[in-house]
Parts: sequence; structure tokens; C-alpha cells
Amino acid sequence: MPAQEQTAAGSGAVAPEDVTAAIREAIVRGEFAPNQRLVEADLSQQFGASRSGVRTALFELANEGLVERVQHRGARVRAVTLEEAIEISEVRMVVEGLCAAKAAERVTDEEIAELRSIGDAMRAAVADGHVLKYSELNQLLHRRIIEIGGQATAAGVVERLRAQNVRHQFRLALVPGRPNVSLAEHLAIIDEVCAHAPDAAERAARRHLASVIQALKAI
Amino acid sequence: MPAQEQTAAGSGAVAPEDVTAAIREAIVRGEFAPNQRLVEADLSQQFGASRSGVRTALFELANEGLVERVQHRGARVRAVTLEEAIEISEVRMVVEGLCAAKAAERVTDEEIAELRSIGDAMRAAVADGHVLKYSELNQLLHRRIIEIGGQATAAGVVERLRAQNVRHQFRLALVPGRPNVSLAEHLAIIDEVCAHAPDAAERAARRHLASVIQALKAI
DNA sequence: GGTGGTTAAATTGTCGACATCTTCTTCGAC
DNA sequence: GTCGAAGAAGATGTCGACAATTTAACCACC
Repeated sequence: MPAQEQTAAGSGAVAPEDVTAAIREAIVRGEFAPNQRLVEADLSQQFGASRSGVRTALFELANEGLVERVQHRGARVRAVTLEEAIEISEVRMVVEGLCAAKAAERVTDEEIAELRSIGDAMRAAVADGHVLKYSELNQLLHRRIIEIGGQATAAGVVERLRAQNVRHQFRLALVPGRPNVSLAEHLAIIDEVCAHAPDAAERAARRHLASVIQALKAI
Repeated sequence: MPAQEQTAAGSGAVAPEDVTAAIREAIVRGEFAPNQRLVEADLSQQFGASRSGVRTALFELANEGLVERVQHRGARVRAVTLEEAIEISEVRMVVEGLCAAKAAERVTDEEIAELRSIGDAMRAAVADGHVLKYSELNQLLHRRIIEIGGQATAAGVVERLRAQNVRHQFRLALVPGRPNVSLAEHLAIIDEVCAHAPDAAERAARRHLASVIQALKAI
């Protein structure tokens, strides 16, 4: 056994196929700093994969917008500026608005119960000051509404954009008092979706993302 | 010189780098039929590139949504169903709405003149029955408004979605009477953008795409 | 002491060969 | 005659080595 099991990403030796997932996770979890160079040879050692696999993974991640590639100059972790984060959130605003509207049209009784349950859990998390838990529920809610909307295209677009913004989303969650504002907006979205009110649901979703954008600008 | 210059895509022997562009063009131009298998070895001969280059290109195009890849089963031209085309247009509807609003905020006098000029040319093309010319102007208008909006993120999203839909867009352009409907909507968008009216511009853009969706459903 | 050019190291890009998987064909049995 | 299995052919996935390019260091020269 070689003498370097000190990988930056934690789990040494990764299967030859989900190298992409491993590197993606390392980036979004912040184990690779923004603008950090991603040298193919180094990564192949760290993850125990061949250089080809790493190379393919870097192309994939470049298409997802997580890494930047320059011809003959290699790849580095993409640093999303505040300006770009705002742009991304603006696109998310309109697309998630669409998804919320579609969800309001198609939501079933069973899904209504699920959404209500998520809403209750969010309320509880905020009341108890569990920021991390709230953040998880936040992601879950957004994802479920998109899934309920049933728009595969929109889902793909949002998922890609969300991954690019994790860092900024995280910073936002730590702003004091932010969860309270956010909670009310989330509950409003849930209410309108469950009321089968597409237009109102779209407005509520857009209002929420608009609020996120305002908070980003305030930093 | 080898004796096979009979490429399906036209230009034999392509530089080792823009194989992606060549294959993409062949797909959107319809020279590769939907669901047609794209065998790496065949393509590398047709385009005079190595298999690695073709392989990289296919990955790229898969990320753009133009080809489908299945593990160990190869790539084929993605056949976008009517249902998917509608979904895609719905996302475009909201994102281009956003771009139109942004464009209305930022448009300069010079750009206003340009948009007006495009509008006049569209009117003339419809009057003269130049369907192809009108289709080109159509694309130009959409692209310019997005560029004027200055949202790089939104631009990327729309560009990707547009490429997936070319086939259906093309079919739509051939519907009798369709250009007339479309023309009025385009002129409305131009008017509102030039009037620096973000909300009205967004509504106009959404109305146009909604009309496109209706036309798609009518097929 | 600073600047320009040249060399060397490091890293990415490309290519060909081999391994693995899928699928079509073929042969045999029921 | 049909179903099933085994084998062969085709295509993709993976790997290692070589070529091309960028970047850094170094030395000569002004």
C-alpha cells in the first residue's frame, strides 16, 4: 500500500466512475478553495483514480459551472462573484416561480401533507435555533416543490444553478435574523401551492427569491 | 490523402478541436436524424478526427442536451418529444421574460435604434413572405435582447435550451399564418423594451413564448 | 540593478492499444 | 418451430505513453 492516504477530500481510493461526484462534493463542501488549481495528476493520486477519469470528471464539472477550464492552463475551482451569485439567483427566481405554479396545479393530497409537514419542521427548527437543520429543510422544500411541479427541464436548470451558489447560500444562512424572514416566505409558498393557486404560488416563490437577492446585495 | 471524403456533414477533415462544433451543427441542421446512433469510430472517420476528440465532443454535446449517452451503449441524437419541447419553451418563457425586463432597464439609445431596425426588417420579411429570413431575424432579436439584458447566466441557460428545440422551432415557422401572429408579439416586445418598461417587457416576452407553446400544442 | 531571451520543469492535450460490456448470430435441445 | 444458451463481433470504457504548450527559473547583457 502506497504511503499517501492523506487525501484532502477524506475518503481515499474512489471507484473509477463517480470521481465526478467525489470532486463535486469536495468543492461544494469547501474542501477545495475557490480559485484553487485542480491539477489532474494530483487529483488522480488523491482520489485513487486514473488521470483519464479525473480529466473526464473535470470536463463534466466545467459544464456544471463548478470549475473553470482554460486551454492548456488547466482547471481551477470557479469563484462565483457576488454579482454572478445575484444573476444566478435571479434566474432561479423566475424558474422556481414557474415550478411553484406547476406544483400548485398538480399537487396531490398526499404531497400537501408532506409539504405541510416540512413547513412545521422548518418552524420548529427556526424556533429552536437549529440553523443547519433549517438549511437542510430549506433545500428539501425547494427540491420537493420542483419535483412536484414535474418539469424535468426546469429541475435540471435549477439544480445546476443551485450547485454554483452553495457557498453564497451558506453565508446567507448565517446572517442573524435571516431564517425568520425566510421562514415566513417559505410558509407562504407552501400555503399557495397547497391551495392549488398557481399564480399566487409563483408570486410567493418569486418574492422569496427576491428577498434572497436583497439579502445578497446587503452583504 | 485517404480515399474517403464523403462525409455526411459536408466538410471533410475538421480541426482536432472544434469537432464539437461540427457535430453540433450536423445535428441542428438535421443531417443526423433523431435517435440515430453516433458511433465514435464512424464519426472519427467522417470528421477526420481521432476517437478521443469525438469522444470528448460527445460528452460535451450530452451536457448540452443534444445527444443522449447510455453507459456502454453509446450515444445517439436526442429526440426531443413534443412534451419536452413544451417544457423547454416554458422555461424559456420565464427566463426570456427576465432578460426582457433587464434589457428594458439597460437598453441604450443606440441599441434602441438597432432593435427598431430589426423590427422593421421582420415586418418586411413577413410582408414579402420570406420565411427563412424572418426566422433568422427572429433568432437575432431574441439573442440581442438577451445580450442587452446583460445576464450571462440567463444567456447560457437560454442558449442551451434553444439548441435543443431547433427542430420544433423550425416546424413552427412553417405553419401558415404563424409569422403574422409572431410578428405582432415581437414588435410588442421591442416596443416595451425601447420604452424602458421592464414589467411590460417581461409580460410581452412571456406572452410571446406562451403563444409559441400554444402553437406547439396545436400540432 | 533591471530587462530580455533562453532553457528547463510542470502540466495539459492527444493518440493508440487493451479490457469490458452489449448485442447479434448461431447452434442445439425440447 | 420456438425457446434458450453459448459464442462471436461490434462498440465503449480505461489506461499508459508521448507530444505540445504554458509557466517558472536562470543567465547574459544593457
